[in-house]
Amino acid sequence: MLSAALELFSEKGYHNVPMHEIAEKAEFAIGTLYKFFRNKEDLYRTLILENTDRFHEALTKALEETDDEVEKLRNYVRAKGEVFRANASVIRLYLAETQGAKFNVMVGFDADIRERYGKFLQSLALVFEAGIKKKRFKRIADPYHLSVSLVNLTNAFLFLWLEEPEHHPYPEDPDTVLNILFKGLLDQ
Amino acid sequence: MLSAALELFSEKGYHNVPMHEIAEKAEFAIGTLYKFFRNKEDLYRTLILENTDRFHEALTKALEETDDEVEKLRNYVRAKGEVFRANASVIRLYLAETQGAKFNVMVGFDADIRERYGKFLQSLALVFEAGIKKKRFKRIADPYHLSVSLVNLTNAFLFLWLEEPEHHPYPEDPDTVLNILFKGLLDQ
Amino acid sequence: MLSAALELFSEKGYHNVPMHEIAEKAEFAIGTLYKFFRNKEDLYRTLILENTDRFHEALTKALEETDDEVEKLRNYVRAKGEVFRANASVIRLYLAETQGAKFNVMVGFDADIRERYGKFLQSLALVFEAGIKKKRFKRIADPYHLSVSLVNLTNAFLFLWLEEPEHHPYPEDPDTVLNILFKGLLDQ
Amino acid sequence: MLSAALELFSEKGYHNVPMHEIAEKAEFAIGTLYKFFRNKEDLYRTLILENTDRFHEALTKALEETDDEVEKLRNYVRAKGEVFRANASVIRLYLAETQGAKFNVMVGFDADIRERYGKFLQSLALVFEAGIKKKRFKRIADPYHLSVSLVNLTNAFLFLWLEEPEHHPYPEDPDTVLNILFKGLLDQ
DNA sequence: GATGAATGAGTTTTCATTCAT
DNA sequence: GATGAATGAAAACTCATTCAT
Repeated sequence: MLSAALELFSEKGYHNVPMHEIAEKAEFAIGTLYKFFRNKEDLYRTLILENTDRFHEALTKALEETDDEVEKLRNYVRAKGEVFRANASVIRLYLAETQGAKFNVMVGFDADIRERYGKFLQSLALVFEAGIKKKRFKRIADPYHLSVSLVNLTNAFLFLWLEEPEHHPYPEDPDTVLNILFKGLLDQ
Repeated sequence: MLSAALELFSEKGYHNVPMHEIAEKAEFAIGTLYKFFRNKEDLYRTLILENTDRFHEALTKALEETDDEVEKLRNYVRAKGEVFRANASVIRLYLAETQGAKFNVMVGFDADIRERYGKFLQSLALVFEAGIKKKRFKRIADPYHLSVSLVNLTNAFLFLWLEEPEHHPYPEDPDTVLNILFKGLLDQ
Repeated sequence: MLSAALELFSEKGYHNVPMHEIAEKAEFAIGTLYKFFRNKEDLYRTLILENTDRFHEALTKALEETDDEVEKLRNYVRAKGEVFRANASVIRLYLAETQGAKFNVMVGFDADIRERYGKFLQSLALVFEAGIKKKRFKRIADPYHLSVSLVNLTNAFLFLWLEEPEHHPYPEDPDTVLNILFKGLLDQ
Repeated sequence: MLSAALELFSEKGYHNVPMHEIAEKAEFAIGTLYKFFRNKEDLYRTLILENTDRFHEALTKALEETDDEVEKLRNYVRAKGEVFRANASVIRLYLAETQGAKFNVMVGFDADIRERYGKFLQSLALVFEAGIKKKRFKRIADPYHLSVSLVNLTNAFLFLWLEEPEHHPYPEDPDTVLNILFKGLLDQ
């Protein structure tokens, strides 16, 4: 049921999918849909939260698999690719919700999602902070900014992949992404 | 009239703003709205394209004001801050359209916008390429990826600012953003 | 539901009957109307086609009940009276559609109806042709013209009846109509 | 101005022609239209009445040009062809108004037109009555019915012509039409 | 007198939600 | 518990008509 909704929302967007269509695709009666979810918004929220949680769990785990900060970041980039490659149609919804589509679907409805997102940003910031303390990283920017930057950097690669999957595959080697942070651009 | 629509769309999202509300806010009758725009979509598209063009023009100009690639990037980051600070409510729409809200508003309607966006990405990629050739930059990644990365990095800072303006001001000094690219994170 | 629409359309004309009025009269919610018919035009078309088919079937049957051409015509005139007397309010719509209201309701929408009408005209023309061959009729005019003439003649009587039912009843005796064709006006 | 309206109404039908379109075609401002006609209905009514009067005048004159009843009818059929051939686009409106499109445009608005039409039917009935008295005609039917019949017969030929001008030209020789009345169909 | 921008009531249509079966 | 027919509020859009210039 949720997966029918997911596919449709991802394809057409929340406002362009009537409940009746979800019911049909899920092979349920529309009344049954309303037995499970209070309303359309509730269905959407459940959909997003469930997936968001799954993602953040996987990503958080990726950060915890090793003690080495550099490896943590590599694991994150790798895991993000895996998670989303396996859930292609969720990405749109996820990105829409986390990337300022704030206004797109429901006003102020995303508080929960953004909170979870915020928490993840914090965990990632801690990795940068720890890395800086351990002198593995240089303090080239505020750890929170670094966290936001890495998340957005990977999102950018996901976008490229979403739009032109063959032209812009999500990199197998996490360093393709990470080098943008790791290596200095300037050639002094 | 466009500015009334802009404010409402930016605040609530396209699908949550009825035409009559725009009319009311603009202090026009609803019929008058339809004298100026064929339909709701036309109003939205006009709104977006007009601003998008203005932005890209300003940003492109920023890239052309100097021959030094590093300065070009600084100018870009600075200009982006200025342009958007002055047009706070357009940003949401702009970001929504360029950042994969692809599915949110109108399916396939954003072809024009994405084309313009794509062109800008190309110009910026050329700056990186030129910088690499001149040995000002190291080839830490594909120039197009660098371009996408910088655009997303600045977007990330814009997001932070949008959500918590006092907590996360868009940096005055462009290097706050650029150092993430310029300086290598790794402390080898 | 169709009968509510029929009555209203017949009374006020297609363009002067809002959907909500049909819904009201049919004691349904307006949404229910749209469950049954895709849109207003579809409702109208269904209404017309259903009745048109019923009529033409009855009239065609009238032509087939006997082998005698004169009796065929009598049967036709009689049947037309019966059919329409029983469906008073449909006549207006039927006549409007077949009698050059071509432009009144929907441009080019009546193709189906006119085709059916055309077919009936052909069958009737065949009766005249057969009658002429068998020497029951004189060839006073082209059979197709005779067919069109008889149809219009009976329509004329229906009009008279529609407008002033007591003053101009549709004739019980079909020869009242047919004599206009049958007997020569000229007294030579 | 009237002729612009005429053309548009005839082509698309009353309800499908916005005032604004008439104004445009007539190269007047819409306000000017309303200086001349109280409202859309008034414009239409004026259009119809003016033409109806012109027609009836011409047709009545045709009946008066000779004392011979047979010739009167021939003149009528001939004149009707001439009048309408010269005013092709009026026919639709005229026929729609006289032929029970009663309900198509305005409810009960056609009183004037139908009165004029009724008057003409009476004059024509008088011709038949006189012919019968003078033994030029046989009393094959009530004179009023004969009048209605002839009018409808000619209308039928006009319809044919309207729909397929080359296939069904309006007959040059009035007897092509009149023989349907004049000669008896039955071959006894 | 002419204009045409502005109006807003009135239409068609959609779709989230309910509730009797 | 499941169903899906029925609902009607709300949206987009049109167009006859007015009136300030």
